[in-house]
Parts: sequence; C-alpha cells; structure tokens
Amino acid sequence: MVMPKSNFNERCYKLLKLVPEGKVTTYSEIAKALNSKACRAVGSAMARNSNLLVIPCHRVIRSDGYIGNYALGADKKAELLIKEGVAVSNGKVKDLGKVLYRFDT
DNA sequence: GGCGTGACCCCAT
DNA sequence: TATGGGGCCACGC
Repeated sequence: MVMPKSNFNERCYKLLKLVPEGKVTTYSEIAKALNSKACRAVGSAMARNSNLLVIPCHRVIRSDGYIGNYALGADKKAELLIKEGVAVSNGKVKDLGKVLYRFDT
C-alpha cells in the first residue's frame, strides 16, 4: 500500500489527469478546484514531478497564457503542447481560451 | 520546530 | 502597459 506524501499534490495530479489531449489547464484553475489560492503549491508539486511519466504535467500552464516552466525545460514543454495540437508561440499559448480546460464546466 | 524558497496569481500604483 | 508588493501551500535545511 502506497501512501501519498500529501493529499494536496495528489489532488493536483487527479485534476490534471482529467485534462484531455490538445487541452491545457492553469495552476490557478487547479488551485481553485482545490478551493485554495495555493497556485504555487500546485507548481511546487509538479516541480517534484513525482509522476512525470503518469501525469501530463506539460499540460499545465500559467493564467497569462505563458507556458511557465517544466521539469524537462519550458522548451520541451512547448514542443509537447504543439505536438498535442496546442498552438504555442514564443513560449506562450496563442488561443488560450480555446485550449484552456476548466474544471468548473 | 521555524525560516526561506518556489514550474504562481491578483491587485494597486 | 509595466512594475511592485502581498498572499497562498508544500517542501528542504
């Protein structure tokens, strides 16, 4: 039986897993879904990328539309997003409103 | 057991 | 429009 380090990061992963391919979400959306403003804690959990191979951490971007950062590098993150069908330019998502996935829907 | 940092966000100036 | 400051949660030392 595996015990999670914290419920918080597991929540982030779970929500993130709900994001379909070709779509992205923001740290703030996840934080809000957790009923918290700890957008930093979300990123922190991803930074540890405990589940990089299990969680599409690259589908998480900033609210400004910028990709932000990534364990393997923002550049790699942009490439992955583009491959999934997300329009990315200069490290920023072009049609954020179109690819942004909301948990509140 | 306490302080600082971090894949951030929002508001005010 | 750009810059500064405050705030939130988890983790490392």
